[in-house]
Amino acid sequence: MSLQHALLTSIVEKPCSGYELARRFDKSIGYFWHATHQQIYRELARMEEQGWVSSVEVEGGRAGKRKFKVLAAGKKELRRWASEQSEPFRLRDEMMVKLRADAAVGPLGLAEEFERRLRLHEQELQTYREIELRDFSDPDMPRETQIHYLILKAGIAFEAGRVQWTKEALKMLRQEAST
Amino acid sequence: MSLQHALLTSIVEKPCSGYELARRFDKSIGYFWHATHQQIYRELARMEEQGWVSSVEVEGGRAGKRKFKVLAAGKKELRRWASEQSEPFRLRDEMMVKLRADAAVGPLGLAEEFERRLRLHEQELQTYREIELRDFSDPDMPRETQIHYLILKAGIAFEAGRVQWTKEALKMLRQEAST
DNA sequence: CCACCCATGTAACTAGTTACATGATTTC
DNA sequence: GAAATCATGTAACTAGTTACATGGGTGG
Repeated sequence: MSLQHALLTSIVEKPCSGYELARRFDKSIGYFWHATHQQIYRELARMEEQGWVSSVEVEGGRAGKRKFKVLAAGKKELRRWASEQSEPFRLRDEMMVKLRADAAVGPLGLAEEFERRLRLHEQELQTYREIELRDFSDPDMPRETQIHYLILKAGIAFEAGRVQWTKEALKMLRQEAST
Repeated sequence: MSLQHALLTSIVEKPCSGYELARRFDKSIGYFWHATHQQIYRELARMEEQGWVSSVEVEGGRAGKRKFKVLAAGKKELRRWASEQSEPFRLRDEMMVKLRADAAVGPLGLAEEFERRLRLHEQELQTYREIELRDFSDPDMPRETQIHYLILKAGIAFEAGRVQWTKEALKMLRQEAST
């Protein structure tokens, strides 16, 4: 299971509460590993049991707020996991199934949904490009920043590919709608 | 849930047994919607209960072999689902987490794994290109074939992007290994 | 004082994975 | 006659989602 490792990574980067973790996750690792807050709290509890992380009540914060940090055993586990082989992730895209369904049972009017998606992907791509300009303009980057940039570039390439492909799909879908 | 719809689509394309479905799935829809045979049998049973598909024992085949076909209610459901909005799928890529972990806790020796992946992606890309040559060379394609080609092109673009990005990642990882 | 955000969780369900089990038929 | 493949499934577990629940603090 890798959610635990994704959480470990995020806490190593910056110790925090479960709530903060859930919000930060959305904005960083969440781009390529999504989790809900319920899952996060569950895994935090498990990892604390396993001795990978520990938490202390935050004095002066809201009641019950706990700050988590990664213990030595957690770091060791993170290193162990990172050096393991892993399978490339699988795509899981409903739109492809819908396209095949359209091919099999006749036109299903998918163009509208593709247009909606095109706008979404273009917006996402723009967001990424803005981050690129804001955070990675300086050509002289330390190792850590280089890696973060590399990850962003994967996201940019992926979204750019999606945008381009979606346009192509729309061209096809519109073409036949007019005949 | 979309596994059911993916299965409906596949059975609409060609009625078959659960076993055949599982194998065919791997080679077609499975590229963007994976499922194990256990899941497939479970969903087939559910869909039969719901009246979306029906099965008949195959005479002359192996004992117990059943052939499934999609009923009118199943086709109706497929159409209903296809016209629904759906969320773009999320990436879920362990390698990105590992890269971030590497940035946070120091070099983890990920280059080897990236090289392995590069070979895998290049191989996959070549497989796709061979299918492209074999099945989609004729420029005069009927609608159904155009859609299948469109789906393949998404796969090609995606794998090509992965290959390129993996090379870039390797360049970075090797660069620092030599210093 | 009301709405919103912070901060925690539980419970129930659905989907996906892994391990096990069984027996028939074809191929060497 | 042994091994591989066809063909079906059950059981147990793990991961992910959805719905619900609670209460404190802050800003208008």
